[in-house]
Amino acid sequence: MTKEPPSLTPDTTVPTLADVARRAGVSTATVSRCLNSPDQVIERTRTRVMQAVKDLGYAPNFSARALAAKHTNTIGAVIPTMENAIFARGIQAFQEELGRHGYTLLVASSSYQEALEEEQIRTLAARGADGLLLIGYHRNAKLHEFLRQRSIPTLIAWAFEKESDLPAIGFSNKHAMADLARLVLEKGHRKIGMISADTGANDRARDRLAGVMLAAREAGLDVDRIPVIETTYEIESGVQAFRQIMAWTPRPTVVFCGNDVLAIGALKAAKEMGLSVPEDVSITGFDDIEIASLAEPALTTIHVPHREMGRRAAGMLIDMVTKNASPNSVELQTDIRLRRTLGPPKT
Amino acid sequence: MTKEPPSLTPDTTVPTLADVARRAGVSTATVSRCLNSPDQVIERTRTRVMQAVKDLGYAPNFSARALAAKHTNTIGAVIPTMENAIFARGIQAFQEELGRHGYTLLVASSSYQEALEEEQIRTLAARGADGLLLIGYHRNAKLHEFLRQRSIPTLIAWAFEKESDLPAIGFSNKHAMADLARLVLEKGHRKIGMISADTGANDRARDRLAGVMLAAREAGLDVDRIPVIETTYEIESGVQAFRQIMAWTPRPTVVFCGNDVLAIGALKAAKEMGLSVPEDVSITGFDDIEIASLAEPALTTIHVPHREMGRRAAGMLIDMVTKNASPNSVELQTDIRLRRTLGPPKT
DNA sequence: GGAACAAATGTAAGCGCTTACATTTTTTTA
DNA sequence: TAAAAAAATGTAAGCGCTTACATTTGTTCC
Repeated sequence: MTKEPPSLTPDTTVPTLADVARRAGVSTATVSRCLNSPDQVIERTRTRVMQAVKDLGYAPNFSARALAAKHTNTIGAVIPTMENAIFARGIQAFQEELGRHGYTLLVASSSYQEALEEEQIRTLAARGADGLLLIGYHRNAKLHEFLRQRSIPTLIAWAFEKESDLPAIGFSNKHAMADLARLVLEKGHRKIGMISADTGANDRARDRLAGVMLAAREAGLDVDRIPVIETTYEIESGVQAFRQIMAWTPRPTVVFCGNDVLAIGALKAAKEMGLSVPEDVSITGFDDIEIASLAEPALTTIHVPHREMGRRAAGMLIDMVTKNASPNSVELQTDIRLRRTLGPPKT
Repeated sequence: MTKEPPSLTPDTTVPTLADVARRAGVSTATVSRCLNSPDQVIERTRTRVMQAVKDLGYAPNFSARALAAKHTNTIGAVIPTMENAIFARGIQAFQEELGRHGYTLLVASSSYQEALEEEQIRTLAARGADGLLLIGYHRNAKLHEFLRQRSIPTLIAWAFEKESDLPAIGFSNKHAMADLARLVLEKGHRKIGMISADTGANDRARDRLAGVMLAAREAGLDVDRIPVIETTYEIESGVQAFRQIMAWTPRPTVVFCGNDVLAIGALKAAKEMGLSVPEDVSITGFDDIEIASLAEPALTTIHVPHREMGRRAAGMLIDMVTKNASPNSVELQTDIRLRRTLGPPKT
């Protein structure tokens, strides 16, 4: 017990609706109306109330409002990570569009862990999110049951599966990757490898891998002999994985990467190993994040309209929440960005 | 009016505390205790209650809890943008540490707009944030008054000013930049330029600029003739600004950039202009984001321990919230990362 | 001018939880 | 074994808002 730290105790108390009502000489109902549907109250009293609000520095208590009104004007989103530019960008657009419609966004990130994601979803639900944005399909079935019971509209983004009837906005990771792989194989590559994220709990990663395998099978390759390394979405992981995969026999002439972050790592490793890209080995990514075109050599990758996806997701979700209707899923188009890291194999 | 969309109406109703209590044959108080301080209730009834919770799929209503308990175990943070890796990274660490202590993070981003930031702060306060993390010092004074009235402990991050008595964790943007500038000037540069973010509402940007000017003055340069271009923190802005600044007479032999994003843009522009770096012009950044070392040539910049800052910020804020005490501000050390974009001026 | 209606405001009942205080049950102590 | 103390549980009063319904005030129209 030495010297006390300075106390942070308040000078004043926090004003409530009732305080405002008292000061303005009206009932709490009127104050509430002034705040929520101003046109229901006559101008004269409205200005008086607003003045009281201002004088007191009143700000409505969100929890109390949520409890009474049973909605929050809040949308929740659970993303795998904030550290990948694609989510950061998509979510930013999502938030901007939500804001335009008077909704607030609550973001949580799950670090690609299924259990954590589930917990975050429950937290967001408990916090009264009116709707939810989730990434991909892979998820415990009873979670969707939980959300249905609470009638929380949920939209899936960054993925699209024709067969599913869950509302979604995204693209087919499999088709996109297969298209790219076909193009690569047409260039004559026969020894291929893939660096993927963990496919266990990540359907996007799984689909991208499946896309490569699909194209490989079409091209008559023995898919069982294709080296696949699963790792985390970090540059350094890409470095390690690339080293490993290049030690394979036969050595790949092209390495597909599950996303651009991994591809950047692979590129870095190639340089360190003294390999020239694409002469010695071609490298491809996925996402088309900003560094992709800045890399040296620039990265061949698949462009995904992240911003558009975020923006439109917001619109869809607001519709679901307000109209209580299930929208048509939308499939977005991706396209291949052919850049310098892809070339024909050495002969 | 064509076909109705499928309705999303719930099959069931959402269980409440009272439902659980009824099913377990106890009072609501006991259920509440089971959830919040389990050791206050005897094992036998606790298991019974927990079973009821499980059977019903009960999840506590956050708003109701917040309203009754007057705290939320929630920390709010307002950052300028999610799209800059430094905040994404720092905030991720912040969140992880908060999570470890049972706190939830609410993030909002202000797009570097003062008015928006203020609004976000009020929103977070209304949502019952127990504490707040804010970036930098620049802020309407009455906002701090507002937070004090509501006794919401607030920590400032990414900046540190000795003179201020607001709790903060960060570093001196001015000193860090001045150190770098001194080093640059020692190499013989006399024609310098700076690409900065808008200094109007951004004290970090202002301090970084001040750092360059300080060192320049020490070196006897005429600071009024140093070209400074203010722009937004985007790669493309860096490109434009670099072109502009290189048209200055006399043409700079070194361009200081307010952060790495701008520097990457400058580097790109230099390449496009056929200038070689650092032979024709040196370029420096600030932050040491991941691409800085990946760029070609690698970027000389100032390394900031973003992760550490985020982690420690969480600890400090939790202390402030729980112990209701004002902590000592902490100044973190930055250090210069000398890489290839910096060289002596051409003679 | 007053009936008929519309607009503005007030009254008060919750929303689902926590917690101070009261009561009951169990354990300890002499 | 009974009184005292401690532990477990129950009772009920809010927390700060919204909103259905009731009441008052204002407007319209013949």
